[in-house]
Amino acid sequence: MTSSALRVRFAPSPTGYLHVGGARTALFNWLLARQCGGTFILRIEDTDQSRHVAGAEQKILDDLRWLGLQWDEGPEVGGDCGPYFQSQRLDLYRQHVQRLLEEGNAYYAWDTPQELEAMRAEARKGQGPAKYRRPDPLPTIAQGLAAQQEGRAVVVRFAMPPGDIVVQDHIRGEVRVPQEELEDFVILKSDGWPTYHLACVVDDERMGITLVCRGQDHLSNTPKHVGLQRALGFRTPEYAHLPLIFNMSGSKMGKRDKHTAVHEAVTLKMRNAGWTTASVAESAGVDVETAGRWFGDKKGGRKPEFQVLEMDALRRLADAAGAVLPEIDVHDFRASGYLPEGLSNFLNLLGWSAGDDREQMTRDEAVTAFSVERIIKSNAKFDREKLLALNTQWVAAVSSDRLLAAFRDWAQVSGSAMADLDDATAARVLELCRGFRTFRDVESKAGALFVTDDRLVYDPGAVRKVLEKGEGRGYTMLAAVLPLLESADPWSAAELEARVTRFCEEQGAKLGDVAQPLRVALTGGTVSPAIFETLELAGRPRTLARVRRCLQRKGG
RNA sequence: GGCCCCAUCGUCUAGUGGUCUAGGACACCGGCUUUUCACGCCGGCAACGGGGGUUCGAGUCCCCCUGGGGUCACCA
Repeated sequence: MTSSALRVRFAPSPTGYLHVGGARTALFNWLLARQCGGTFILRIEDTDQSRHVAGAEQKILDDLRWLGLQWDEGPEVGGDCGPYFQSQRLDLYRQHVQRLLEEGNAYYAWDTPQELEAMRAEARKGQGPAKYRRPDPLPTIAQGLAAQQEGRAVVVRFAMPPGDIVVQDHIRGEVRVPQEELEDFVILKSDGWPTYHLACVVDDERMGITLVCRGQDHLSNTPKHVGLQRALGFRTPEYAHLPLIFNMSGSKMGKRDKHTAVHEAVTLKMRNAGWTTASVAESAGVDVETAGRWFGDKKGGRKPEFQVLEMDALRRLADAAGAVLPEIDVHDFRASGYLPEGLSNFLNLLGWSAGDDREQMTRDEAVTAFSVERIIKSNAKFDREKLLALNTQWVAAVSSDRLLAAFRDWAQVSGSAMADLDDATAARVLELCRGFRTFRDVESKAGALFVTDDRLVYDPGAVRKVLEKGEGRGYTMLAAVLPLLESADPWSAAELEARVTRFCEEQGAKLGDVAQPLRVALTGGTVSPAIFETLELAGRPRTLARVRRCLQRKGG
């Protein structure tokens, strides 16, 4: 695997955003290609028309680039083995199917779903493997065509050749699958499109893929692919099957988690806030029936049908129910304010380690250190705390220019009010918030400074604790420092600090006795960057307006 | 259930027969720093799933059990 002839690929299916598991697969492949001057190919596996999500491929490309995983061949960059969308290679697949058919390595089949189900049920009862029973004799091509003419749903199945199949895997070692386990799987669907197996094998051959590095969930497909390769006279590439990534709970990480989070919040609303299915429908912007199916009916024993709600509707519902959607896709982390450096570094460490105590690594270091031999065999859990910690390290490590650029991307992607800030102000905000973990922290720490005065919301707890407590001591302090602020000249952090410090000394007060009321007046809460710098950044007019407004609230 | 894969702190992992009274990181707990929140610094707690072998010696090799996972589609 040190050859410059190494050709690897990442082959996502456009059914949604780029998932973190897929991102790690892409990263590992990319690393492998970069370290030996090989080629990293991106191929879109869009052979399932029904599950295709409009615009998904664009999102996947965008997030791959955000992660810094540019491909050498593929969509938008081209290459000698294109097109790189399987939907544009249908003729090629059909030619191969035809060949298999003519050589007797594949045959037409037109079993109904009921018949297939019956076959499986029977096989299960007989405690043998649930596999398709090959007809004997095989239908002829003419018979298959005739069935098609009659309007039956005809597929093509591959006639799995006899013999056990042994796969040499760089991570698992030798994996042997007995012949009895291998069935005659479908290679061409009745809609005339190839299945994943056929398309994947043909493309890996035609694109000259030398190493297939993918998730372990594909391990059991590999014998099928090897069988196909032999029948077609193809090479068998090398294989490396990656361990899987799970949630901390041990469950599979997926779209479902988002639904579960919202479902819990909605359940709570129904119990405590009088929500009904109708409120769910309204919040999500769907009809009541859909809302009902999504929510399910515990008493009626009807399980929730999460798939009926689109992501957009789910997001609306989440907002209404006050639920936070868990991050699952790369895009979620991007919108949550993680640095690609952090996410990528974390993903790199999931299922692989350098062998020493190094954890924080630049991309270049990872390229040098990475090796298939050091990939872990066991599945890993996705520990968000660890990711957060690593991201924090990266925030501190990255140059201020880089941080600013990443901040702008985040502000734009997340729709933050801070997207409009000019470079100098944005840079100043970043500087004042130093020590933050994600850009979302920056938002919650400094975001309030940039909303219009009338949209500033006061946290009741903060108001009580900082302003009202002790017979309105906080308000008193505010009123007392107001003149000092009004006459401050110049309006600078140093000048303001000098004035307030002197005031505190005279009053025998602690700095905090003034700083906290100022914070609440300025931001509505108890958290902000260092107070004097914050004042300076907010500027005189805004500061004075907010302090006065806060004082007025006291009366009202 | 059949088949396949996996197994070190709560989590990610180091460990390739003796230097393992098992190392690091995150989380957690305690302390320091501090005008808030973070960041940072110091310290602490914490693991070889169980049973058999092999060997002078096993976290490291073999077997069984247990546990976890994947897969059994006209999805990829």
